[in-house]
Amino acid sequence: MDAIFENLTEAQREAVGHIEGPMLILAGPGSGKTRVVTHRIANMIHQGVPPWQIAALTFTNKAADEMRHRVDSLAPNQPVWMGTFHRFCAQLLRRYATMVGLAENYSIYDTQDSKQAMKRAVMAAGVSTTHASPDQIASSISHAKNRLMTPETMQGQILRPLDALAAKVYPVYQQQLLTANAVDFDDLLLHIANLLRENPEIRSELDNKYKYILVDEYQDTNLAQYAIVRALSIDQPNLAVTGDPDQSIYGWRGADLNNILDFEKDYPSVKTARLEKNYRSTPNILRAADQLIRHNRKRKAKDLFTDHPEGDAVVLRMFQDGYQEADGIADEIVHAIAEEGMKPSDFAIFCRMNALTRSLEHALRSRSLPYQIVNGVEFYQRREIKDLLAYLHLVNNPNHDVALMRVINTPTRGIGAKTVERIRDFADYNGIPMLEAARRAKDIEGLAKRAVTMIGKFIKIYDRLAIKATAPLEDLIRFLVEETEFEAYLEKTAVEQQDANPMSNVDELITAAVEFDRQHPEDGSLEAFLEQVALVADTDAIDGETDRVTIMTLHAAKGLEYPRVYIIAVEDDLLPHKRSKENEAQFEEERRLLFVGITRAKERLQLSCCKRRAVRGDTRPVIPSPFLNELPLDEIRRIESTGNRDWFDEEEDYDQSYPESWDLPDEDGSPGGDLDAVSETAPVIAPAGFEIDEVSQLPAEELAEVMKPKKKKNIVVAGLKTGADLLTSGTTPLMSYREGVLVRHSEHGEGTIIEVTGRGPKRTAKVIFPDGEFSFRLAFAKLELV
DNA sequence: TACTAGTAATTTTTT
DNA sequence: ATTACTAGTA
Repeated sequence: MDAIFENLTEAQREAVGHIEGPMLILAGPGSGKTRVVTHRIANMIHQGVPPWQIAALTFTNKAADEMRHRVDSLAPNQPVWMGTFHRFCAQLLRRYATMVGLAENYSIYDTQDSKQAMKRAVMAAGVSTTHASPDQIASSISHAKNRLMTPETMQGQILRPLDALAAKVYPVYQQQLLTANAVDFDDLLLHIANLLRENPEIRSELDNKYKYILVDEYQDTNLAQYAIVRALSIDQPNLAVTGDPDQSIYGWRGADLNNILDFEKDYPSVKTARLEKNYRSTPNILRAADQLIRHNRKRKAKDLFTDHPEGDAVVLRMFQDGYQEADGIADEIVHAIAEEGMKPSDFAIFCRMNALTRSLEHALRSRSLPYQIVNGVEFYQRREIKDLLAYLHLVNNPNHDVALMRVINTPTRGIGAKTVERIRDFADYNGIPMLEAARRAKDIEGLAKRAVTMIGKFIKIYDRLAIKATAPLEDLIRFLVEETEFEAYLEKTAVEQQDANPMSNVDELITAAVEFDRQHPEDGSLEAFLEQVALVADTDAIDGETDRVTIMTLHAAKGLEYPRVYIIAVEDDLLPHKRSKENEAQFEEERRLLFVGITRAKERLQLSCCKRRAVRGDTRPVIPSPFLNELPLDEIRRIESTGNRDWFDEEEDYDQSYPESWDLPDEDGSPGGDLDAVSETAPVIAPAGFEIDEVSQLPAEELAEVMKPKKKKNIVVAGLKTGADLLTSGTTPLMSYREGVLVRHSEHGEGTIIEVTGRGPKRTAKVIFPDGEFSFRLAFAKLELV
């Protein structure tokens, strides 16, 4: 009991002690919010609140797991419901599926699935895609769903042209989902919100079941989530929400900042706790965050303060290009590990887009730094995994048309596009699922005899699988692999992709399934497993245990903290993103995004930008982010890197097609003077206020030696490419490629370099192989030294 | 029908 | 640069 209130500030104690009635916890970054929330739950239980009456809703499984873990240490094994909004709704929907026209074994379409479904719906609705792509229509419908609009209400509105088109597709799409006994992500929320609105008895029953509701990251809730929470807090208005308006970064997904800004209006009796003291960052970092976020107009003023000692100045660094940026950061990390006793997991690198992680990956890998990319090629997105999962989906829900289309000819069994199309039309015409249509192949007009036979073969396989639906997951999957001769199929396709062991992912899926079976011995395993798979996010795979540098998007970074943080590509049109400039709300959200990134840092922070950056193949000049002007530049250490990279060593002149200088922000925010040209021979002159990069450019190989992992164990985490995994395929410094050097290419075999031209990312080698002469961009080509 | 090669489109962020 | 889709060929 004492432990619960120990070491808390007055504001924290107040929040922890609160039990009945609505409460708003405004928690700035690093203010110990999770601590407050978990202690509060523990306190409630101590005070006699039955744990099963408490539900804590989060946005990510990761946040829920963390919460569960910490509550467990205070009050072990309490049946408090903790999980994401989507999971909460998915479980309710299992129970009430029939109320919304679904069966309880309904499937959850992931983004790819719903995209497929959307294309089909667009076609069926007879809407032309010349003015709006299926993607745009999908996002319009998604937005409508987030705002609780049904097909009927959407059609009743005056709309932009795009939305008007979407409104035509919406009912068709929704009907197809219903026929397929499926929902998309938005539907999980929408169905439950509608259910609660239309069925007062159910609403009241659930309201009383979940007497105490807690919502994390309330600033990210959309209207559907708002409605759900609201509906469950009428008879029992014990709703506690935590959040920080300054960290709202999901507006594009329909999050409505007003939900938190107006909370006090919605619940007049609310008790508000403000957690402003920061326990995470140095004053230097906080001042940067504070100065930046002050520029937002739509916000509640808030002070950020801390007891921590000053620490190091925030660094703003300018690189020549993205490759140098990646190398510079990687070198610095290597250096800090070798010299300052840091470890890889102390570092995180954030970026605006996933596409920016590529050069980082390369840089870290070539220094043997272990790393994880939160997002990369997600495990469950891999083709072979999606194939197998599609079979499982179809076993679980024979109406799952998207899954059927995926597997009916995978592995190829002579059922081509035309045949599938005929089945689909037949299904659409009769309003039946495609599997049903396939069973009636004989009735389908225009189907060749051969096709009918092939379909029959597929149906036979399917039926054999379906019998095993209730078998343990492992048996089911193994049977599936066998029955479909999946291994042979994989081997065939793997050859051209030179995938060493194509079955390894399949084995991992089986491992995951076994693990799931073990943890969930009682529930109908297949359905629950598929639900779990559908609702895991990339961020859930973040691995805090193993010692690795973490690379992720700014969005994924929320809620995390690291001693040293790098934010790359703080550049105009990227952060703020080009597409955010249409309106001020979006622009301010970009600012909040940077705010979130900055406030993740505990000790040190570096923001960086480049003079030019490779986008989609070619390199273009870049303007630094206007947000940089909003930082306290007088106390920030500005460094310009000289471009002293290995590939510049050999070439004296720099590619003159790029501007050699640009305007830097001056300390007063006015445009500054030009930078002097950077070249190998001329001394580098730093612009006013910039130091020349003094970080040593130790030879990478030397550092790599220091960095060699002590014990090299190959930890495989689902969905993650780790540095360790990739060590074996280590890369070669570009300068090793010279004229006369022998190389090996996966397709052409061995060859000799006859010419090397260009520099930097454009450095190109001409190689003569037995089968002819080819040119490769060294930064990208897979050329091994012989 | 399966496979290949070539072209078009594409990237912001995620449950 | 990578991916997704299309058209042409075996």
